Amino acid sequence: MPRTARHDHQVTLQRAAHLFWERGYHACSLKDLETTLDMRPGSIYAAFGSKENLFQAALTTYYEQLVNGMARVLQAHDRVLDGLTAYLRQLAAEATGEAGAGDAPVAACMMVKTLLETTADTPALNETVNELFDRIESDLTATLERARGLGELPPETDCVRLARLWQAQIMALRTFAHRRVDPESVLLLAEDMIGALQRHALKPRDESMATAGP
Amino acid sequence: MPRTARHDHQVTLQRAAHLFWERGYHACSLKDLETTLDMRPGSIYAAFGSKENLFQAALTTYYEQLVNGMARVLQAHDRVLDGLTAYLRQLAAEATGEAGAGDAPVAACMMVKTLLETTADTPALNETVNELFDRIESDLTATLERARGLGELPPETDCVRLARLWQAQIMALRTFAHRRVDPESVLLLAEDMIGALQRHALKPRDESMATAGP
DNA sequence: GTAGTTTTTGAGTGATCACTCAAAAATTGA
DNA sequence: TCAATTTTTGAGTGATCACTCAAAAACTAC
Repeated sequence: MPRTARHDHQVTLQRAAHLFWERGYHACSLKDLETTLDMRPGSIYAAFGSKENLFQAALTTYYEQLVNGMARVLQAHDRVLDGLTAYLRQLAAEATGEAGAGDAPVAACMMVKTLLETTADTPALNETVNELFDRIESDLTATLERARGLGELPPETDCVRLARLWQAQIMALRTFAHRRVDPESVLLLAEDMIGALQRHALKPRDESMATAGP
Repeated sequence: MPRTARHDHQVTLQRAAHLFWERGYHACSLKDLETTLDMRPGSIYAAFGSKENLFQAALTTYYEQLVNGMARVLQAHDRVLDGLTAYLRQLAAEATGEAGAGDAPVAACMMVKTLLETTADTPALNETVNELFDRIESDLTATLERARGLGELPPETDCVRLARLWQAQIMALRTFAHRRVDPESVLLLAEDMIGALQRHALKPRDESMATAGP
């Protein structure tokens, strides 16, 4: 009966995600999308409704790939902290290399870019990215709590705080790599982060808070 | 002889900087600027040449205020590391509070926002923000080297790497604070960063690099 | 083939974009 | 008061923005 669709929905979303990741929401026009997706405006709007909806779907696709990639690395290591350090090293390597496909690689995280770009003019996008960040934080917290249960972390470890600390390092590493810096410095920064966090995880004595004196 | 200018150049730049800081480059239209600056397009273009030039000047103004603010905190403390921890705590406090002026506060750094927003369509802005980041890195490195000379840091400390590590924490803290999170968690993250970095500065044994095993 | 259903097309919509420029307004030295 | 000089004005520029929709194309069941 019906005409078969010419484009695979998931492939289209991945292409859109990569373009939005590079350009950001505002600097990416529908003309750009038409070219990248090889679709005319009518098709795009029939499939996704609006540029904002398309971006939300693309961001969610990006998020899923991000989470899957992280889970893959974690599962490849016996201890959670080993997995996290390996993931940070992998991000550092990816952020500096992988320019093979012709177009420039994007070191920074699309979620962070979106978080910082969205303002009052795009409340739906802001809401979406905040939800996805919350999910990542919950997942990472649960992972660390599992590690604590297995004795990899001291029983008194605050896993929510540790999850945020790791998340902050990941965000910062990829943002730093977005600068025009030599690849070596990105790798070194990753190592320094790992060094600082490993000691932190082993010695979470942090009741120094609220007693900040000059 | 001439008609006196109605607007002070520096005040105009500060107003523009704050608007660009909130909205970003692409999401800030000239209509918005006309309203905020109380200037008509002709005046704006006579004074700054183009939207891109205005943004560059505004970003530089932001940078100068940032550097001055940081220097003020550092000078208020005897030891450099005390100054840096105080600065991180101050950023955490500012990012959560200070909503007094009616408009929403912007937790994230304008330089980071610009770094992540600029793409191939605005090479001049990308160049400018990269230069400013290089300057900050150099300044912070020099400050740490001075501290090392005074015996505050071990003689073998790599101050370039330590500067990048601190810079990464500052960026990450402010980016994290940009999320819809409760203020308490921002303060806690700052404390955890401080805890991790203090131990790191005291024990910079980092030849573990390149020997990453699972 | 043909009817039925869905997808794709692409010229066209009004709105808004960054930006221009000739004229008006404002200020000062004479 | 009046030139001289500079700033400000604001309607208007073409380009591009996200988006629409009636018609054409493409596919399947029969």
